[in-house]
Amino acid sequence: MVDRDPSRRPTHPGAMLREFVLPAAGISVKQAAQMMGVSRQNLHRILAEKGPVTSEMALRIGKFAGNGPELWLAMQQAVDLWDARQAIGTDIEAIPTVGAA
Amino acid sequence: MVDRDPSRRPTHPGAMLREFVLPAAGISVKQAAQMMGVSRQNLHRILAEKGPVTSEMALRIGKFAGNGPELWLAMQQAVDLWDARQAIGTDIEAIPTVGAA
DNA sequence: AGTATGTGTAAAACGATATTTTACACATGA
DNA sequence: TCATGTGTAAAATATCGTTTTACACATACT
Repeated sequence: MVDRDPSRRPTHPGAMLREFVLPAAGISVKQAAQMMGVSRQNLHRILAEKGPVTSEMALRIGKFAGNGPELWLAMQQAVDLWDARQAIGTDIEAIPTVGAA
Repeated sequence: MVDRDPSRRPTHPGAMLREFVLPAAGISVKQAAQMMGVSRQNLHRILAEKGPVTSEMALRIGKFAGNGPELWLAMQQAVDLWDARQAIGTDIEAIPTVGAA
């Protein structure tokens, strides 16, 4: 298996929710937000890939979707890591490695 | 393999850094913080298991320790999820599952 | 046409969080 | 005694996640 293309931002968990979960369930954004106990706008931000899936949100979505929170959190983590890499830029190179490797 | 005991908070990544990485490298907290490009107090909070390993911190620690950021982030994620579960409490039960399962 | 309903968006307000800086007390070893 | 590292705390700052309120737009229904 090849590595992910590091120049491309990983798929946001909101895409999966928007493309698969909601359509399969045939549930509107408004309904889904109410079921999950969050505001419609907050859910919308996630679906638009503009807001993060926090740990608490992962629990809510995981319960709602019927798969656990892990997948949602892992997808968000990949995005966060990619973003952090952009933010930290070349500063990372200045950090020495102390370990054996 | 048995599941983790859900009543016990998962091991904080700071414990691993404190117990293994720093001792093995023979490096002081002050030195390590400077090498990683963060304040001594910030690193201290992590070692004391009082502060989180953010995505950016995971990149720094991962470079410093010589293993990538993934392990550090995964450990923190487990803690975050556990904390979120405590915070959300029984509210999670009110969320219906729409999926097949 | 008019009415209801869902959607996309934006701004305000709020509380919480992550981090740095500054500061001080304590311990250890030269 | 002096220097150095450590534990800790408070202040200051910037950023973030969320809800509420608001408005424009679209679609469907009657």
